[in-house]
Amino acid sequence: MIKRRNTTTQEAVLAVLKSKRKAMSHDAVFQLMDVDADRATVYRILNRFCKDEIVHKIVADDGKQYFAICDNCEGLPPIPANHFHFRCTQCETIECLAEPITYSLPDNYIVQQTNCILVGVCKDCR
Amino acid sequence: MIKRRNTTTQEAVLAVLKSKRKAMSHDAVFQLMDVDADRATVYRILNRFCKDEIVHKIVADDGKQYFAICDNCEGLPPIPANHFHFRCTQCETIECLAEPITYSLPDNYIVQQTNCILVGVCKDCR
DNA sequence: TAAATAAATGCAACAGTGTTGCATTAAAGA
DNA sequence: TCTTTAATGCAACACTGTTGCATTTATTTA
Ligand SMILES: [Zn+2]
Ligand SMILES: [Zn+2]
Ligand SMILES: [Zn+2]
Ligand SMILES: [Zn+2]
Repeated sequence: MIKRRNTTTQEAVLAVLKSKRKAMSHDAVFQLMDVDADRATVYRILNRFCKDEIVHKIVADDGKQYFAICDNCEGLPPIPANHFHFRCTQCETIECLAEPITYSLPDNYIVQQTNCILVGVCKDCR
Repeated sequence: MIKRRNTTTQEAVLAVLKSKRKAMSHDAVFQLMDVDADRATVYRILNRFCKDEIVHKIVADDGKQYFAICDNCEGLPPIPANHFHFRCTQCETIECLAEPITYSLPDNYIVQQTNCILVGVCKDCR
C-alpha cells in the first residue's frame, strides 16, 4: 500500500467523523471541519479512508454517499459492511445498526458487497 | 388521485420497462424507447409511475435511481418494496429478488421503506 | 540541517443525474 | 367542436462527485 502522510486536513476530517457516531455526508463533514480545505480535498480524503478501511461508505436512498466509522466495525474489516443502516426521516441521520444482513440467494449468485438501508423513524424521534 | 391520460410517450416507457424484467435507470429506458421524448418528460413519467405504484424505485450503490416493474411485485403493493435487489457487477444489471428483507430492530424504531442491494456476480455471469 | 521525493492539496473545470418554471400541446369529456 | 387541464418540450438550474495540473508540504535521505 502507498505510504500515507499526516496532514491537518486529514486529522480534521477524522476528528469530525469520530465526534459524531453517525454516517455523515461529505457536505456534513465539510461544514463541521475546523480547518478550511477544498471540497475536492475532503472528497479525496474520504475516499482514501475507504481504501484504507478506516471508514466505510454507504449510499443512501437519496443517492448521496455517507461515510461512517462505526462501533460495530471496530476491529472487524468494514468491507463488506454487512450490517443494516437506518435513516431517520425526522432527524435526517444515518446510523449503523448492529443487525447483520442475512439472506438466502438463488443458486450460483455471489455477493461481494451490500448496501442496505432501512428508512423510517428512529427511537429518539417517535 | 389525479386523473391520468394515455400518451404515446408514457406507453413507450411502460413497454420498455415490461420488455426487460430488470430494474432500469432513466438513461437505459431513455435509450431504448422507440419514440423520442424529452429527458425531463421521461423523468416525470417514471416518477408518476412510482406515485401510481406501477413501478418501484431503487437507488443503487452508484447513487442512481432504477425503476422496476417486477414479477414479485405483481398483485402486491410495491411500496415498501421490501425485497432485496441484486446488482451484478459483470452484466451491470439490477434485478428484484424474491427474497424478502428480514431484520430485527432495536426498540422503538419504525421502518417505513427499505432500499437494500446486494452486489456481486449473478448466476449468468459466473 | 539541507536537498530530494512524491504524497497531498488548491483551484478550476467538467460530467452526470435529477428537478423545476413556463409556455405550448394534446387527451378526454361534455 | 369546444373546454379543461394533464402532459410535454425546452431551457435553465442545483447538486454531487471526479479529474487534470500546477503547487505545496510531509517525510526520507544525504
Ligand atoms: Zn431520528
Ligand atoms: Zn455502518
Ligand atoms: Zn450478471
Ligand atoms: Zn424490486
